[in-house]
Amino acid sequence: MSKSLLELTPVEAVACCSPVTREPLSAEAADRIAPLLKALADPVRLRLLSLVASHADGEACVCDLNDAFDLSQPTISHHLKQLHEAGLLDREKRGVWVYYRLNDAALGDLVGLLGGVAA
Amino acid sequence: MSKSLLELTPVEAVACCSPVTREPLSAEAADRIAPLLKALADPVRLRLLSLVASHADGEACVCDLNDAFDLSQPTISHHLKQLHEAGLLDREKRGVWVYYRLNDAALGDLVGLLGGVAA
DNA sequence: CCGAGCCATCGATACCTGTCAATATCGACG
DNA sequence: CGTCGATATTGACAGGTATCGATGGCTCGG
Repeated sequence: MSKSLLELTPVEAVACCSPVTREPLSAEAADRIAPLLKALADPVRLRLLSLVASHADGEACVCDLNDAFDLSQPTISHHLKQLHEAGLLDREKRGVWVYYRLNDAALGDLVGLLGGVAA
Repeated sequence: MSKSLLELTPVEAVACCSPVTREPLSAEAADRIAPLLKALADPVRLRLLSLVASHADGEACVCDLNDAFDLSQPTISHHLKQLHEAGLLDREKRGVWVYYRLNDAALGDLVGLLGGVAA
């Protein structure tokens, strides 16, 4: 841990800590991790992430995602942005279309941080 | 899955689904799981959970938790209530004091649901 | 270079949430 | 009983967020 916690992106911060059940989380670490969980803590975003992750080739076009919900296109775009900014989804533009892909490491690290129990 | 998803508590709902990365989450499942994540998605609640889980004997008195934060007692009580109602913390009153304890199964199931990646 | 389609951003609005001070509740102990 | 200490509940307020319609920037095909 060479960099201060305060310099890390949310995703980076998750990879550097013991499971929350092992030792008390510092205030700084909690401030870094909470936004990641907040990004996940919405039914629409949970389904978006799940759709992207389980989609063929591991990526999904926004056009596909829009159709899966009874929500406006800006709303879906807004949720995707949150997941992207949290580091959970990677974004790639190819031609006219934009594809989102799950960041395996980010979700994996988050699970590791919470998962001291399952072990 | 004999009961409808709509009849389950948040904690119960988590134990019944494939990892979110394996197949698309239904809207009903997402509606059930999101509140659990929402309960975790706050820096104060993350630290509270961590403090309780890592405390000696696996339980912590509210009086100890209050001292760990620069927040009013009602605020801490409010956060503990959210964690308790989500099913993540169990509550037991002994004499004048109230003790909170981590619900291992709840957190474990949640991790399992998100953890299709780490495998 | 112009129109069409995909996606993001903006501005507005209604709702949710974190926080506190004040107050209630509930046991224990004189 | 009456008080005191530990928690919970209530009411109020500021800030955050989910949603939409309107609009703007891009890229491709003609």
